[in-house]
Parts: sequence; structure tokens; C-alpha cells
Amino acid sequence: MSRRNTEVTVGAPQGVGALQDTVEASARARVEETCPMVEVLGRVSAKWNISILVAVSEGPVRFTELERALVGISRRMLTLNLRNLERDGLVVRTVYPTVPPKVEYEATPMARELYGSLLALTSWAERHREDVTLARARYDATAEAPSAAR
Amino acid sequence: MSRRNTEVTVGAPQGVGALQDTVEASARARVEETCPMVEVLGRVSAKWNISILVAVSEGPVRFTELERALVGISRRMLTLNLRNLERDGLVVRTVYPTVPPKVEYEATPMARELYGSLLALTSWAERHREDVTLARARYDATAEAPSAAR
DNA sequence: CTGCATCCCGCCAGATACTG
DNA sequence: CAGTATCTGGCGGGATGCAG
Repeated sequence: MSRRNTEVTVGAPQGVGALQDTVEASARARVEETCPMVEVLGRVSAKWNISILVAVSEGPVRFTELERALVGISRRMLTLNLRNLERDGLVVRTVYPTVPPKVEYEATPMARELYGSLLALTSWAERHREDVTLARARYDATAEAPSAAR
Repeated sequence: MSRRNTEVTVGAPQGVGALQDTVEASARARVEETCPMVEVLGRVSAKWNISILVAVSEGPVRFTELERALVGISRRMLTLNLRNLERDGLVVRTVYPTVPPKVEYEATPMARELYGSLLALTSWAERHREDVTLARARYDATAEAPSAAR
């Protein structure tokens, strides 16, 4: 995913590899730094991961509890996302070798640092979901609806 | 077909089953119905959208400036993402009918509410990208290479 | 400068079935 | 309960070329 191609005439093979060679240090350094962290951002900001992280940040949660909390997620996706989060050190997976298997997931300290921001995001999403829906409808209407459209 | 939107709809990180708006989205609509918030979350948290929103929240930005700021993004993706953000009412696109076309993008008030949280996310990503990389390497080492070394 | 169109590949994600 | 395996399809997204 970290491929880059900004029309640099460097002729870097589009294949993978090709590390960043252009260094633009300016007032927007924050944004420019995204390249290395886009990957991390992408992981955290994935559709379900935000909800998952919020859930596991509130204490140990069992697999089934998560499945119920995240309405609409498939078991496969839940498993996959949890694995990825675990791999990135954001979630700790604890297996209790009991008869009915019991597995608990919990956020690591590092992940808990995000709790506040994540909560802010979700609450924002709730507050503005109507506005967004309206804006979309309006946009679609003006872009495609008019008499001569298309 | 000369619609403004080519194919993407963003709103989806990567995959996420992207909520396609074009025409048929019934298959995925059910998820949004049960949990509308997830839908909005998905739109905002797409791979590049966080970085884009941060950038446009700092003032009017021209297309090329964004392209340079978001190291690694392709022109296509930038255009597509900007269109979607505009459609969702998060970004305002202003075209100046000058000879060399000039277009500026700016975040709407609604989008600016996210600035703080988004910045928190990106700064977190910067601060912990190494930890994440390390955790990942460690995980991969114990999970995929148990036979070698050690 | 800004943006659209097209080809194409790979990953994400859903559905379904099987296991400890 | 808690996954794993597999098939399939769609979207994300890169590369390239053309246009206003």
C-alpha cells in the first residue's frame, strides 16, 4: 500500500520498493509525514476497527460480546480485524483453556490513548450523520437530477 | 457516461464493502440501516480522508498543494476522495475560472469540528508508528517463523 | 492546472461449511 | 464458544493517456 508515485521523474520502478526520495520539509510537515504513518492510520481508521477499539478499551470483552456489539459485522471480519489489531500491538488476546473456549480481548495502553479521540469521532458521526446524508442527497440531486443531466 | 463520479465512493477505508451510492447499494444498505453511525464513520475514516481533512481544515488549499502534501496519493485517488468529501458536505470546492484553472478546497464547519480529533489521530500514528512496526515484526516472528533461529 | 476515462490487479469482505 | 478454510465478487487504487 505504501507505494508512491507522484510523477517523480526519478523513474523509480512502479513495482514495490521505491522508497521515498523526495523530502519536502515545510509548514505542512505533519501532513507530509503521512507516508510512513498512512499505514498505521489506515489500520486504526478502518471501518470496524474504530468501533472495535472503542469496545475493547472499555474492558476485557469476549468474542461473542463484540460480535453482538458491532451490529452488522461478519464473524470473519471480526476475527480478521482482531488479528490485525493484535498483530499491531493494539489489542491483547487472552485465551482461557476452559471447556467452552473463552477468549477475551483488551486494548493495550497504547491503544487506550486513542479512546478519547475515537469516542469523539463516533459521537461526531452520530451528531452529523443526518447532515451528511442530506448533503449527499443534495449533491446527487444537483449533479444528476436536473432535466438535462446526463 | 459522464457522471462526476467514476467508480469510487469512498467512505470506505479499503474494502469495507464501500457503500456505493451510484445506484444499487441495497445489498449493503442493511448494515447502514441497523447502524447508521458506522456508515458515517466509514466515510470519514478512509485511508486518505483523514489526512485530506486535516489539510483542508488549515485553510483553502489548491489541488496541487494537496497532491504534494499527501505523499504517496495518486491524482486519481485525490480527486475521487475530494469529490466524495465534497458530496458529503465536508469539503467545499471553489473553482476560479481563470486561465490556468485554479481550484481551492476548504473544510466546512462541520468538518472542522473533527480537526482536533483528526490531529490527535495523526499525531498518535506518528508517535506510535514505530511501536506498531515493532509489534508487527514481533508478532510475525513468533507466528510465522517458529522453526528458525532461537 | 485540474480532472476525467480506461485498463488492470489485488485485497477486502460476505456467505457458507467445517473443527476443536 | 471461537475460530478456520474456501470460493466468489466488488471496490480500492495504481498506471497511463487525454482534455478543458
